[in-house]
Amino acid sequence: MPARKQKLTSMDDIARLANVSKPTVSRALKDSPLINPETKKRILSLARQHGYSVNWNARKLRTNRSNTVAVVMHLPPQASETASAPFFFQLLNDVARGLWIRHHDVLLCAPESDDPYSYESMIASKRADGIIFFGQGPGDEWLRSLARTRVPFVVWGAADERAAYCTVGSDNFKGGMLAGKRFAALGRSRVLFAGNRAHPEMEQRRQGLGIGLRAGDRKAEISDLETSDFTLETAHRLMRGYLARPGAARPDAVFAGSDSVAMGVILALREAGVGIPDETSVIGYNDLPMAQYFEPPLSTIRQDTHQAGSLLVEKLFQALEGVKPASATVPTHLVIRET
Amino acid sequence: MPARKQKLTSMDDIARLANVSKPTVSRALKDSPLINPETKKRILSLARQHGYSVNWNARKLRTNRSNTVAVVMHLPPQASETASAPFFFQLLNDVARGLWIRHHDVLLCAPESDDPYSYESMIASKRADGIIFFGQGPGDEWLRSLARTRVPFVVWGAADERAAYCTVGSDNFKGGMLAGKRFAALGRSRVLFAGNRAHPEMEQRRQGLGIGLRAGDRKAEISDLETSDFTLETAHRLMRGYLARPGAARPDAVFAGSDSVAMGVILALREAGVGIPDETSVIGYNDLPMAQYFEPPLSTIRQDTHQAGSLLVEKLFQALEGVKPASATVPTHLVIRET
DNA sequence: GCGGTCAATGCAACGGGTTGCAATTGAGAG
DNA sequence: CTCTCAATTGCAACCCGTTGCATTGACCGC
Repeated sequence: MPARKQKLTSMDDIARLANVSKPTVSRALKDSPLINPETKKRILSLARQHGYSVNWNARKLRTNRSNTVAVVMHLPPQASETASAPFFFQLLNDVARGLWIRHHDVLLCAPESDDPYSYESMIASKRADGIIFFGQGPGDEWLRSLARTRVPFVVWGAADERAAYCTVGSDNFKGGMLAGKRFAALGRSRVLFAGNRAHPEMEQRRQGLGIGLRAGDRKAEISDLETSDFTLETAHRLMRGYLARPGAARPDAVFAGSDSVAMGVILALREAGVGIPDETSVIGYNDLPMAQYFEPPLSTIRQDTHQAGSLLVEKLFQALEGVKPASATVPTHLVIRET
Repeated sequence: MPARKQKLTSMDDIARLANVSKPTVSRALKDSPLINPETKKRILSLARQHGYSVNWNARKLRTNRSNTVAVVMHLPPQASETASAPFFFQLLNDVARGLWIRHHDVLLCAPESDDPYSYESMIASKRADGIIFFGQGPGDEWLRSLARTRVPFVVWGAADERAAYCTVGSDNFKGGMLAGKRFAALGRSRVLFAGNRAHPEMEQRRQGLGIGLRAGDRKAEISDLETSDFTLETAHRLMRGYLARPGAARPDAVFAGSDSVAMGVILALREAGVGIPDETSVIGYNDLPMAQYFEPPLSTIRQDTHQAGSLLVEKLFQALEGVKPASATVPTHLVIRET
């Protein structure tokens, strides 16, 4: 811990102390090869000694780069729901790591609105160089429209079939198919899909489910439980309502768009006295760390968030360099536990 | 979405278009009362029309304020452990909200090291105006030393008995006491504390536990299971080892420093054939949303992270204004479920 | 008709780095 | 003993807003 005498704010101050000019200090601190190693050492030590560090804002202004990436996530409005969306925090963890390694700062944002303009101005004002979106949300028109601007961004979510923008996402289709095949193999025929089909990735999962089921010999029918969000609580409530409908046929299999939803569904099924997995099989999505400790341990579709995080970062950096990155997908596996 | 003709970067450009000077544009965009409403309207509409937004870095440089707060959290090294620390993400959610309301950006950081110098330079370089730390980590010497500098910061964690810096934390002592009293009421006498006493908040919880137990008539003894981190996995592993010691007396009550640890402990107990709560009671800490869905639903100490978040933000803003904020504590309750 | 006040706007000096280009210097080349 | 060249370092312009102070009219009251 250096002993500071007083606040030295400017590069000029250090320059004076070192008997050199401001540009020399600038270069020295940047470890430029132009500067004599001795001078460099002297300057560095002086700067350290006086607790000086370059003004980041001045640098950003001059270089016109902020070295900052905005991460936009839909934080749940209620704190209590946070744990129902742990998947995004896991992803945040991995993405942040990737950015730090590349010496970029992480600016955490929640969408003020899904107005492309607010994101444009975020870039125009140089608060961030690029944006990583976590999830498309219901409908992705705004993303398509954002893609028509100069804003560099990548999205975690379902691939856009028109490829208007770059996405990284799990292979939703295959994930759904794996679940469908599994159900078919178990001889299930009354399948319920619990999720929100307005979200592109959810729709893809559902499509895959259909194909997977049809791959079996038997015919199976799929019904839907639309959930407005992906929290355990909502899923629980809606599923309870679903089961209470008069004359409702109980599903013998449920594929949920996320593990949280799967857990909510299981709670409701249990309350209704449905045996799991005897009467009804359940498969979730994401393989949240909690999934294996749930009772009964949850069968689910797993994807590698670590890889997802690096891909997102990598693609964004491509975008920053002006090349249009190709979308990518991370593989999915079925993890069979006890549901 | 305004139709932009070309990239207009500078305030001068807008000024020219509006036939006014740069300062006028500046003031207009800031909604200064100095400017004629008509002029203001004209300028605003032109700016919008041309997709102009002020360069944040220039503004930050000139005003010498970054309107940014750094949030430092110990992100788990392994993505798989993320869900074992959901508490901090919950807190992050609440803190971020509070900051956004106050028009501040959130800069997400992981500690490069617990070297106060790196935080000093973060402030000196104007990347952030202040810092919120999530947890003290083992030992808080570095925080005391940071308190001797000009860095404005507040900490989520245990109150520093020397009050060298401002903390907001749950009432750890009372939390522990509640658990102790509960165990005493249940007639438990061989109590195990599972946590890492190097963390000040953990030590306080353990202290409270002792007092609470002694409040009962019977005498009880406390032993310790030191966990290196707060993940379910680690707790599970260590507890398994603990139970496997030759001649080990099994605890009839366990108080865990966090819910994740409690869950890990319960898994190990179950594997060892210990009945919960018949043979052994378990109480966790934090009341993670998952706690109530665990099997069996976990008894735990609950604290209000929402309030915690606002307090942290509020205190930090006091610190930013130069007044030294008083530490605060958020109340804790015992939530009795089935363990 | 004149000093005074108020509203609206402009001038110019910052804030603290970065960088293209020029300048200096010493060494080795011819 | 010049000449060239590389290694260092300095000059000055520039990045883009913000703000204290001056300026300009217009309007007011006497």
